[in-house]
Amino acid sequence: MDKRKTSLTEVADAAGVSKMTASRVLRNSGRFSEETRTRVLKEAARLNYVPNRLAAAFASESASTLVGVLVPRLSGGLFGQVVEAIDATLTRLGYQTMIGTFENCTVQEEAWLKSVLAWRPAGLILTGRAHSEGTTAMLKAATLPLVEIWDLNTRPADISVGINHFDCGYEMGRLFLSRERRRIGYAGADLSAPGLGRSRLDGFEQALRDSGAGPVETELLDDRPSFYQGFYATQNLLSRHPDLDAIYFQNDEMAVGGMSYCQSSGLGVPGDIGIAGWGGTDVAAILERRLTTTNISTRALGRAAAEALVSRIRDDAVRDVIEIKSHLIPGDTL
Amino acid sequence: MDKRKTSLTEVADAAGVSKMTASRVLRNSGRFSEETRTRVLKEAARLNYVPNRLAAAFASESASTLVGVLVPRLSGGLFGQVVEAIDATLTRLGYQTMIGTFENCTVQEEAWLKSVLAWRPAGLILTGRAHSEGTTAMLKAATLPLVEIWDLNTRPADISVGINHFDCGYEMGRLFLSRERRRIGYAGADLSAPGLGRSRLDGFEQALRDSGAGPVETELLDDRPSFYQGFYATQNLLSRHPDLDAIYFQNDEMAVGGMSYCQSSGLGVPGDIGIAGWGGTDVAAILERRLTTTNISTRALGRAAAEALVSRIRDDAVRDVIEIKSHLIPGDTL
DNA sequence: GAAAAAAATGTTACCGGTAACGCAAATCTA
DNA sequence: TAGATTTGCGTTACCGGTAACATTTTTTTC
Repeated sequence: MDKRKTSLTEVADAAGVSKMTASRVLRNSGRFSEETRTRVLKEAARLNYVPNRLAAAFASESASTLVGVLVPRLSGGLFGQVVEAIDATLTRLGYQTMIGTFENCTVQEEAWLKSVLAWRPAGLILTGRAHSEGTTAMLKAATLPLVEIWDLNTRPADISVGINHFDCGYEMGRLFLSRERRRIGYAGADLSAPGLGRSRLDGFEQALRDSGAGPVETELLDDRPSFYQGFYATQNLLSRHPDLDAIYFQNDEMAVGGMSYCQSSGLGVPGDIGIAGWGGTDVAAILERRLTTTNISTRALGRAAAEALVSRIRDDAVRDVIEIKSHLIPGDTL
Repeated sequence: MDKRKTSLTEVADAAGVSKMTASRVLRNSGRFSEETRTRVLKEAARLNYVPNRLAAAFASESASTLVGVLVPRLSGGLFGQVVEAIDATLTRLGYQTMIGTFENCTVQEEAWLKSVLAWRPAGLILTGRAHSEGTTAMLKAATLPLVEIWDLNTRPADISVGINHFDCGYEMGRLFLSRERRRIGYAGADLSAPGLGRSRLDGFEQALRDSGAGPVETELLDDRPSFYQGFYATQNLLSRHPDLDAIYFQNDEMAVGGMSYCQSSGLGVPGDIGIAGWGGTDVAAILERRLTTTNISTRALGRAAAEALVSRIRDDAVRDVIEIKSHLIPGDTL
């Protein structure tokens, strides 16, 4: 059996036109009559024609429908949701995604970028705004539509779709103060990549400073911000500073881990110690009390990023700084 | 500025050989002298040459380094981990992944397959073994290396890498019996795709039947198997059958949700009611007691699937049925 | 040391689309 | 109704690699 697919030429022949005309019809790029259109489409359908994207993208850079998407990870955390939303939106708009993870490691980021650029994508969605020198150089040389997500950047390389982490932190800082918390800790992980989480802590500290509150005791573990890291970070923090009356966690998973540690060591929440997370995940639903946190609309973020990218690819007008609003959930653990 | 990348011809010219020779060197396909090799590689490095995979894959089907990967979802559950492992392994072996999600919907599966085949991938990794007619037809027509993951299939279309869900269920059923549980419920969700979770229930029921135990009361919700679904499924089950003394959940997230419901309605676990999950995720760590569940090595599964696929692509010998062992965790909730 | 075999390299054609341009027919304009 | 413009379609060349085959150079063999 012949495993070759039907080609454009065959469709064109069947419809009695040149393959260029067939191409125009199938891409709907004008310059053909209504009659020709129906005939070509009918033949394409009849022959079960599937365009060879490889050939199309190869023939003309501008015909690529490939988009590279890079996030720190897919499992755990919020990125899985973000990627799902990006993918769904891009699929709807006729694009194909090439998804990769880099674990906040610039070396992996660079390697991924290199191999993705070899496929001549139409655009890129990267996480974070800090890149290695090599990455920056490649991006510059490629001059591709580029959306940087997660961390809002008011002076983006191209387009930034993200959350104002500084504000999240600041707002949470004010909530800590209004709840009379004064001896405060912060527990994070995975901060190797500057900008991811870091500015949240900055905002948090700023809020405290603005009210003359003391310094924040921080505990940063070098691992992904998971339940376990939250547990251990809390243990470390409390053994160093047993008098802490509240801890701000990098995310909800860590906060739940911290909660778990407090429970196991007989500390009441929020009586003895206040706890707050960030992100707003399902996990928190497990707790008896509603977790104090900041809700992020990951779906909206992913969708906005994808739509912005496509607009840029198509040369439509787009705002280059798109902020995704977050919502403080006061909850019952602070 | 010229945004074109350096091409193979330029590298060849610089090295003073024909582009065919340069191509051979860069693909390491033999038939060149050591001296030529070093010269070509040096020039390629100097000119910062990045091969155009598009052109390569286009010129020869067999040169494609693209692999399509389809899973139900990326957020929540275990698939994020599986995909991470697949992606890491394929990247290491020199392949590029095109990842998609289909939410256990055959229509989406078919649409995804169609658009991925347009990129002429070297192979595919799909989840589950039940496909729509259209999907089966396309797969047959394409005659691609194919790995079906998750659900072990002893008579696979090509290669199956998965878990024996029936055995998982059977083993758990025996544990239920050994703990003197007799009035048993099952809570699942998202079972629209036959084979995903279904055979676990079959195995579970079989174990009970083999010992003459009564029927299993099942509650199947039509949504993704999440914490909330576990909570509500438990509520429904217990309102219909208040005398249940144990519930088996489709996964750990649901089990934790069920746990949460029991807590909130004053039922002691495992005193009043026993609870068991499946999958072995971090979430369960939150509980004070260790959750009774079955641990799955998602990383091993992803890695094995990727390696099997590459072996098949390269025409190396591979077993076509690869079982990933699971481990029953007796825990303290049953 | 000549013929045969093997190794290294080159030549040509082609993959399946798209851009750029050319040209005839249909339509519009004055 | 002649000339200008628009519309519809075709022709040609090309994207950057790779397969298949041809050719040259080197090595081996007897």
